[in-house]
Amino acid sequence: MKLQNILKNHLNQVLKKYNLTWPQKATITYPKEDKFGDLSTNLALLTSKNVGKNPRTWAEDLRKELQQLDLMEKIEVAGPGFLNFYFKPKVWQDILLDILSQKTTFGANQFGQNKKVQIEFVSANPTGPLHIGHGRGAALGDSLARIMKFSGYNIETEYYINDAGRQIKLLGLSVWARYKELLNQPASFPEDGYRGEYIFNLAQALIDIHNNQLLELPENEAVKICTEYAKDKILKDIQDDLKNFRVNHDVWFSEKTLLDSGQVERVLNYLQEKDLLYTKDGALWFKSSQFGDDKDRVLQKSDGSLTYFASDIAYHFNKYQRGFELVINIWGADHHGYIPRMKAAVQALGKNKDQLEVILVQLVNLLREGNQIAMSTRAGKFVTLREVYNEVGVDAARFIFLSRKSDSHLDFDLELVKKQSMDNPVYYVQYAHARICSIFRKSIEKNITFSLKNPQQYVHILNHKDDLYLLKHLSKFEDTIILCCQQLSPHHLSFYLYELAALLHRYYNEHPILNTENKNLIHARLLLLKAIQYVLANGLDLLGVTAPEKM
RNA sequence: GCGUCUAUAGCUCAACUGGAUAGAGCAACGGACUUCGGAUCCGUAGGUUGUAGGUUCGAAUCCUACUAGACGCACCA
Repeated sequence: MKLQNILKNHLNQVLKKYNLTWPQKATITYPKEDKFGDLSTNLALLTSKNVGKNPRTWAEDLRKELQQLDLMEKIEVAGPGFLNFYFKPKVWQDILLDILSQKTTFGANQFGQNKKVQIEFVSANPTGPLHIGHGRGAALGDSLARIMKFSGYNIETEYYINDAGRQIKLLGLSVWARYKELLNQPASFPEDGYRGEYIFNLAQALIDIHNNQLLELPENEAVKICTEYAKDKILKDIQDDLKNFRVNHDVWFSEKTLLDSGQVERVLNYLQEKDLLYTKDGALWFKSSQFGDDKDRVLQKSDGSLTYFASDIAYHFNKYQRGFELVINIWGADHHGYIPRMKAAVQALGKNKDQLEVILVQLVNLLREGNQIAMSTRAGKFVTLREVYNEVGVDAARFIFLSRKSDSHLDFDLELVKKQSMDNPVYYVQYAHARICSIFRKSIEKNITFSLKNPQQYVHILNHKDDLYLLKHLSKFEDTIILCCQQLSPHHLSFYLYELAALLHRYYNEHPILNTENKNLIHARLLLLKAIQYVLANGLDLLGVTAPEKM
C-alpha cells in the first residue's frame, strides 16, 4: 500500500501538469506476471483521450516525467499502454525490517479510519443446535471482524436472539409434549413442532429436575417452564459451540428486551410521523415500495399482532441509535428476498441504504466420500456443527469455510476435510509455519547464534531472485487484508497464505538454510524465515486458525 | 409467472471488481533426498470461461436473450 501511495502521488503530480485528475477507474495493481513489473498502472490507457494522444505515446510521455524516482530500477511501457514499474531490491529488503520490528502487528493498518461498524451474524433461533450452515456464517463473521479490526475499524460483533416469537412457543410446546410422552401421558405434538432427538433430551432433563410435578401445574405454567428451560439450555449450547469454534460475539441482543422496552411502538410512531404508514384491510402497512421494495409490507396484522418485520425495523433503528455508521448482517442465502424490504426500512429511518450491507452465505452441502448427507430440520435429522468440528477439527473447518467466496455453494466433504493431505490446504499452510519453527529449533541444536538485532546488516544479502520473490509477496500482506475489507471477503487472505506457504516450501527445497558455510547468509535467511513466520502466524490468526510449532 | 445467486481443466476452487498469454491444488503420468520435517519440491498433460449476440483500445467479469441448478416470492417466523 505504501508503494502504491508513493507512486500515486508522483503520478498525480504529473497529471496536474496536464490539468488532469486521477480517473476513478485508474488502478495501481500487482500484475499477474513478473514480466509486467512489480506494480503496474492503466492510467495512461484511461487518460489518453483527454490529451488527444494514442495510449502508447502518452504512456511514454508519462514514463519520461517519472524517470527521476530513485526507488525505481526502471519503468516500461508495455502492451496497449500500461506503465510497468520495477523497484530496486532495497525496497523489498526494507520490508523485512518493517516486519521484524512490527512482529505481530505487521499488516495492521488504518484503512478503516476508526469507522464504527457492527457485524451481526449467526443469530440462529435458540430452538435447536447449530448446524454446519451456521458454522460457515460464524467463521465468516468472526474472521471478518478480526480482519476489519486489524484494519482500523471500530468493530462490534453481535448475536440477535430471537427469543420472543412463535418459534420459541413451538419449542416449548414440543418439549412439553415430549415430557408428557416420556411420562406415558397422552400428548398432542404440535403440527409444526421440533421433532429432533434433542427435544427428548430436554424433556428428560426436565424430568430429572422436576420429576413428574409439572403435570400438576396449570398447563400454561408448565409450558412456560419447559419453554424457558429449553431456550436457556439451547442458547447455552450455542454459546459453547461458538466458543469452541473460536467465534466471538461482543453483544448478545435479545428480541424480547426490544419488545418489552417498547421500542417497536416507538419506531412505529416514528414511521407514522413521517407518513410512511397506512391502514388497509384492518392491517397496518409500511410504504416500503417508496424505497425500492416490490410492494408494501404489513407491520401489524389485522389481529393486532406485530410481524417479524416490525421488530426487525425496531432492531435496526436500535442499531443506528447506538452509533454504527455501517451495519453488516450475515444471512443465509435463503433470506435474500428479505433484503429489499430491510434496505427500504433503513432508508425510511433516514439512513443511506449503503449503511446496511447484507452478506449472503450460500448453504453448505454436507458430503461423506462424495455422497450427500440428507438433512431435514423439520424431521430433526441433521448433522450439528459440534459433530462436524469434533470430527474434522476447528482449524480445518474454518479454513475450508474461509477459502471460498460466500456466495458460492460449498461442498463440505467430511472425509476430504479430515484427510491430512493436499486436499486440505490448511495443513499445507500450517506445515509451513511448523517447518520454520523446526528450523529454528535445529539452529539452536547446531549452536548457531541468531538474534533480531541489527537486521539491516544482513538484509542486503538477500539478493537472489527467490529471496526477492518472497519479500515481494510479504509486502502484499497488508494489501491483501485491505482487499478483504473492501470486498467483505476473507477468502483472499486464505489464498494469500497458501501462496506464501508454497513459496516457503519451494525456497526450502532450493536453498539450504542452515547447511551452508557462509554465516552471514545463514543469518540473513533466518531473518527471512522469521518474517515469514510472523506473517503466517498473523494471517492464520485473522482466520481464527492456529499456527502450530509442531504437527 | 416474477426475482436473487451460481455455471471457469475430469474433480474442488481462484482470478485484486473491465486489463496483458484465464491460474492453483486434487486425480493421471514422469522426475528430485545419505544432511535443515517427504504433510515437501520440479516437470508433463489438461480450457472456445454453459450457449448466442452486444458494449470498447480490451470481457470469465458489464448489457440483452436463452439453457441448467440452488434459493426465494405470506396479514409465516
